[in-house]
Amino acid sequence: MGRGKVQLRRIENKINRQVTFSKRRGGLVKKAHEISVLCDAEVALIVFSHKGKIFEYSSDSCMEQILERYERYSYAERRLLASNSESSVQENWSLEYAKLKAKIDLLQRNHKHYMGEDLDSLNLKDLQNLEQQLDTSLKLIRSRKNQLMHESISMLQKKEKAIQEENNMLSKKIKEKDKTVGQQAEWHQQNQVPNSASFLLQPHPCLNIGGNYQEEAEARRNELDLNLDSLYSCHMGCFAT
Amino acid sequence: MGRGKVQLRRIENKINRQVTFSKRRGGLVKKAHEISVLCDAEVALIVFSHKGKIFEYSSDSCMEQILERYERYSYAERRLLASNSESSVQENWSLEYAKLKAKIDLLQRNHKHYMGEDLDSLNLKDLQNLEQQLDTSLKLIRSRKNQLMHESISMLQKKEKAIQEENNMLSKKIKEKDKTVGQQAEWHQQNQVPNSASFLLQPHPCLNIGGNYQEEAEARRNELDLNLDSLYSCHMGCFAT
DNA sequence: AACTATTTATAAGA
DNA sequence: TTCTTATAAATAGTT
Repeated sequence: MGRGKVQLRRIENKINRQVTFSKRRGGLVKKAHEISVLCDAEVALIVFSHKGKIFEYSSDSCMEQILERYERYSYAERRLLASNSESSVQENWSLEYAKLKAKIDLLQRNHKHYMGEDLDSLNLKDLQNLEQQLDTSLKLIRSRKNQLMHESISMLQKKEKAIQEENNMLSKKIKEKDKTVGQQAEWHQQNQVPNSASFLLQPHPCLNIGGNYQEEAEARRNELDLNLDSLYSCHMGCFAT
Repeated sequence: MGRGKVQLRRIENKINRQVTFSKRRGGLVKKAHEISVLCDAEVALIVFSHKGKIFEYSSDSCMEQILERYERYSYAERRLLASNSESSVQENWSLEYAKLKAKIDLLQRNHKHYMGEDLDSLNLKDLQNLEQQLDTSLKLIRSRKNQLMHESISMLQKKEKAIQEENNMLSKKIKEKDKTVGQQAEWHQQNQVPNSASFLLQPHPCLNIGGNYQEEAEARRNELDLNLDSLYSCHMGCFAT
């Protein structure tokens, strides 16, 4: 449903993915709510975005109640565990706990190596592998960074061009206004109409409009310069690192 | 969508309700699946029909994993519940457990970035920081690798020198032995002692010993060359990466 | 965030 | 239940 048919596969464009996620999440929650009302059903919906943000919907009763009900129905194993003697439950927990601790230890040790710390515990072979991995990562990261920056640059260039065109257009307009005013003044002189002081001292409304256009264009140019400045400082940072 | 517009209220006709439930359930699951694929999201959907029948959908990972993750996010609320309930021991365990799980999540997400994966979720600033960190790490790692290699090299050079000295010493010894044997032969000739065949055909025990020394030195030299070879190939690898 | 051309879902009927 | 079809609803691409 939409302008184009959609293939059922991950949307690679980040922006599109984010927009589609937002839209479809709304639709999904709406439909979940509808079925719960129309058909008197109990619905629990949990969605984690790619970035790990959580969204949830649950009909009438609270989420926890529904999940409890779910586990009563489908998690026989956990029920077995829970109904076992308390000591064994705790043993299991402490076993799991120890496992997780070990996993964290490993991850942290690993992470230290990726930070260039604690290298004494590595032999030449390990160091070589690490070096190669980091080198690869760095290349990927720099490529992604370049991509982002190029996108930024072309966006700004496009903007610059558009504003330049607007500028030209406005300049033209102003010139035309000038000409018109000149012709009017000439006409007044030729026909010897007395020039009222107020007419001369107050700028012509058309000129006023022209002035506003110019101010607006100026403001946009400044905005653009600021954007370019921040982008270039980014660049410098990039080249410095 | 359908022949008529639908009011958002419970369908009183039992048959209609059942049919609508069946149809919409399918649609809901389809949409849940679509958002999970299109937007790379994790989705869990649980539906209880009016009659208590259960239906569920979960994207890629299994339902339990998603529910665990959900509970990790909402453990603050559960802690409140836990302090009310009597079995606080187990709740404390699950709290700790959830904390560790969350920690692992974070570490793993981080690690992916260090591997140059999943970079779409980072902005320019993050990428810049990551790049700098990896660059620093890489320098430290390469410095440590160089240190290790230099140590290796000087150790091998020392070994080489020692063996060379041993070699010289052994050569000297052999020469001395040669001299002694020559003098003995001269003495035998001068004193016309009959040379027994067995004496001439079997090498002198001293010579034998000398030969063993030479073989040993040769073996050590070969070993040293091998070590140097592998070291140099390491070097080449280093320069290549 | 709004718009709209299309696709998709589905209510009603068979 | 399942198929068909007219129509409502959702939404992809665009502005």
